[in-house]
Amino acid sequence: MDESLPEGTTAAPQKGTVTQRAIDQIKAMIGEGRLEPGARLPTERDLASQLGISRSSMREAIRALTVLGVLEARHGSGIYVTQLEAGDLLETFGVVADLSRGPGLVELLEVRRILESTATALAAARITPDQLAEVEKHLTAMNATDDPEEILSHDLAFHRAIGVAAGNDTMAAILEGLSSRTFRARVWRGYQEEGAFERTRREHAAIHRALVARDPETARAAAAAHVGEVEQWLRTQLQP
Amino acid sequence: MDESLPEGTTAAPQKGTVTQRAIDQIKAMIGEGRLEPGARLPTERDLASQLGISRSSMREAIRALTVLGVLEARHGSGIYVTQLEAGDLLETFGVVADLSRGPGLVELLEVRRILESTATALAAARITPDQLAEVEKHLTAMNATDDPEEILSHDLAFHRAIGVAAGNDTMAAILEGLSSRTFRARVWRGYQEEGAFERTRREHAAIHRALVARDPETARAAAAAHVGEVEQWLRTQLQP
DNA sequence: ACCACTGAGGTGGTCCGACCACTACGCATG
DNA sequence: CATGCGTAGTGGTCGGACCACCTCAGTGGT
Repeated sequence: MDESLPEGTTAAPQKGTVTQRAIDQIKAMIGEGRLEPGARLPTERDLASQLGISRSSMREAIRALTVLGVLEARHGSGIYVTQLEAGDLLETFGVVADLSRGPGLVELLEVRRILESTATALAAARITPDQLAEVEKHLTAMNATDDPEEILSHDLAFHRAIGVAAGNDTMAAILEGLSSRTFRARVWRGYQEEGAFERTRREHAAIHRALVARDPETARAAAAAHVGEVEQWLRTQLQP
Repeated sequence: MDESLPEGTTAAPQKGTVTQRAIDQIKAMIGEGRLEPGARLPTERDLASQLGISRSSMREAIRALTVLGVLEARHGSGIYVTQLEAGDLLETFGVVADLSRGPGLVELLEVRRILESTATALAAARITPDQLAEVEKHLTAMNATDDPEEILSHDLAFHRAIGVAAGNDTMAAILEGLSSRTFRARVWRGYQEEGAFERTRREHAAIHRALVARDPETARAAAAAHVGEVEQWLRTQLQP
């Protein structure tokens, strides 16, 4: 595409659509620090006139930045810049997991295996007593019920707690997206029908033991095996 | 054929905004397979009347799904579903890298270190002669010039070629986002001013040697060290 | 002096209708 | 048969109108 990025910060020649230009300009304002996280933007009407476009086009631009987690519109109040933290910006990652299929699912699970194993290893080294208690809470709750829906909830919370304990919010947010509810539900529907409940419980117990022992390498192996089990099963499902 | 959503997890008769509902409905259509990748959607006007909303609101919904890489609007032709591949859906990942700052940058680089090292290890085991030639091409081109802009280009292409050789398109797409042009340019501006050119060249050479030797473990270590160097430098920059 | 209520103004949310810019495809033309 | 052109249909843009909601100053009571 076009290359030159001179000093002209707001230099926006006749690019693509008017709306796309507005998106880039607002994004640039934030990138250059002219709009701090949490700041309130001018009204839609003012923004539109400032950039010389109609309110309709400006609204499309705002909507685009809203779904990306960059802006937040509060009805009756105004438009605000989000905190631009990992959780805000990576929320869209869930869409990828929800709409991927076929080979893409396996690749996604492979990425999760890599990140989850590392995150679990980090957690083993850094986890605090409070965080460990949180992990244990979901572990026992998971083992105390037979309702698949509830198991899934605590399963997600179990791994989420570990992700938080790893101390890298960005990684935790990515893992959160890779483990979105619909994604897991879709994959597990068939997997757990093959009596994988018990195996899952054993694997979770192994991860927990490694965390208690503060043994990063064992934790890494246990987490990799845990995700790898599902990954391998899914791989066979795509080989009819 | 629409209206009431039968039993469901989020049984909410009247959700949020009309536009958000339209976004969810279109997303659901794709998720349920009612819209195949590459398929053409009805016109904006038809879609709007089908869902009982105005064309303006429908356009906002379409715009939202467009920036997410789910839909693609072609002026004068129609609206189409993308191929829903990794590259389409993960394009938004670059926005995260562009707008993150402070501690988030280090976390992002940590994620990249984990994924890049694994990808490089996989590449060492799987890379083909053609792919290896591609890697070498950018390596030599990178060493043959002093233009920072050109070096950056070949640097990106160098790692991109390795990511492709790893055989996981999803991981390659994520790494592509984590290494977006503006992201790298921002971080390297200061880094390379401290005479890190030579060190970067040595690290790239080490990665290349490991690929030629088809030694995954050495490749993993070399890649981790390479990214880790930048990561550590950036970490010190945030401790004033 | 304090607090609860109320009203008006401002904001985002939705809708409508018109026109423009571009593409696609069939028809007339050579 | 190949070429060119015109038309119908599509997304893109615009302006205005009205609605739903939040905010806060002003009011009235205690």
